[in-house]
Amino acid sequence: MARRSDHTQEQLKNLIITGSIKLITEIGPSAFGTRAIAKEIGYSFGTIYHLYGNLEVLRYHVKGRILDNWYEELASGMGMVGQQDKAKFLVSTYIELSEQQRFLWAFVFAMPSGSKESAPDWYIEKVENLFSLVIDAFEPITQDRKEAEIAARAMWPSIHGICVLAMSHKLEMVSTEPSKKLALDLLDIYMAGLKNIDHDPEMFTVTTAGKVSN
Amino acid sequence: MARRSDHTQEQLKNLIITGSIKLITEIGPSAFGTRAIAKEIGYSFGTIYHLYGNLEVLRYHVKGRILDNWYEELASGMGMVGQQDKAKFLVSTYIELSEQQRFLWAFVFAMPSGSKESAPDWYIEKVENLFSLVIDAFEPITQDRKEAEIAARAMWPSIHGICVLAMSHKLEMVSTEPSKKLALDLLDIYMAGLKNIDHDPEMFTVTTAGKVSN
DNA sequence: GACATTAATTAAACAAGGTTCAAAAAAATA
DNA sequence: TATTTTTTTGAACCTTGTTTAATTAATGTC
Repeated sequence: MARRSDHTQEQLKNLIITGSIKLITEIGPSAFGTRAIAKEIGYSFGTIYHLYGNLEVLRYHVKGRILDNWYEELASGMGMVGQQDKAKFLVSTYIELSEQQRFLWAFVFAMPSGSKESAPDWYIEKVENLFSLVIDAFEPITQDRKEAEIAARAMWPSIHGICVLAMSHKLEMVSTEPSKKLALDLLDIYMAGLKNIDHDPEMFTVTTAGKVSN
Repeated sequence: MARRSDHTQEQLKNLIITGSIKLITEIGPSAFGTRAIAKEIGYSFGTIYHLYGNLEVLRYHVKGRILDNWYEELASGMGMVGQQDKAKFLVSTYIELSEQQRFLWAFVFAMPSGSKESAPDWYIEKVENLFSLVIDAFEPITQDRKEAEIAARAMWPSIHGICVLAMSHKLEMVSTEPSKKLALDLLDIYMAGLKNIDHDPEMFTVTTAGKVSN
């Protein structure tokens, strides 16, 4: 049955994306395949190719939608906590996201399999938007946008790394400590260090005697 | 031709592993496939199944060999720097590894595709060995094994996260600062924070005024 | 050495999944 | 209504992991 007027092109695209997210959530990233998605939404896989060209393009659109959802979740949550608690909130929520939406998280951050070209600009923009949330969270603490950027640039990969290793069960080996505590402790210690080094990380060195100096 | 006396079973297993590493290094993780490996070593893919059962088993053996190589590289290097410089050395070298052996690094740390069972014990042990190198590196600084473990448990995921995001080009978006500097700065600030909080991270809180207190 | 037994090696065949493409069907247009 | 355009479909192809039965080499036995 061709061109059912059931859906406009936009509705159909949306259907494909939400169907993909449903499958990934319920079964895992491996469920993201042309035939499975087509079956899920009641169209043939040819329709997916007609609208998206290939799986890789669709993958970015699905990842983009997931990032959008996370952005809303994080941004709205951040609006509900005090200025000084935003960073802690963000770290907590990021960890929770990676645990509660395990499959989606794995899907979004799976390493590009082949040595493909880089992500499309509109997708990179979505990542940047999420990142600016992190900067926003640090700004009330550092009282300075540039400082907040430095903190964000250090803390985001760090928290992300905790999620990555937690997900592949590489953290449990060494401790039974939950990743959230690990992440919050790291945040505390990092912020304490930032204050100590006092706005000039450039001049900071550790001497061979192991003492802090500058 | 069956049972060539060209290679003993051990030699053949080694050949398969080194062949795999060669392919991954030169072409990328996607080159890790039964037919490609078989062609590389001059046997048929059936031989791989005979010796390893399936690709997943071989994958762990290849990853294990790569970890072994890294362990030697890191351990021997650590023996050549002063006690207080071991952590910095480790961080630097880890970053360099992830850049210079890009494909191997991606191969080892690729997220498990399906919701497969966890890694075999002998593989987990290899990861633990690498991790204890990290603890060793922090021990001269913290002067205490437990403290060193805490630092290692925080810094390893952090550095790892920097590599992960650097690899998927998500760091460049925000800064052109090389990951190595980012990582070393993080290490410095974290160590400064650790000293400041002074052996009791549990009691540490950030007040709503953003000042450090306990 | 001839024969039987065991082990290694191979590739045909199958399964699954991405992709191409030409035909079919519906909608839009004339 | 007839023609053109746009959707939709699924057969067919390709690649890749896996199973398996046949083939061949080594080993053991007499």
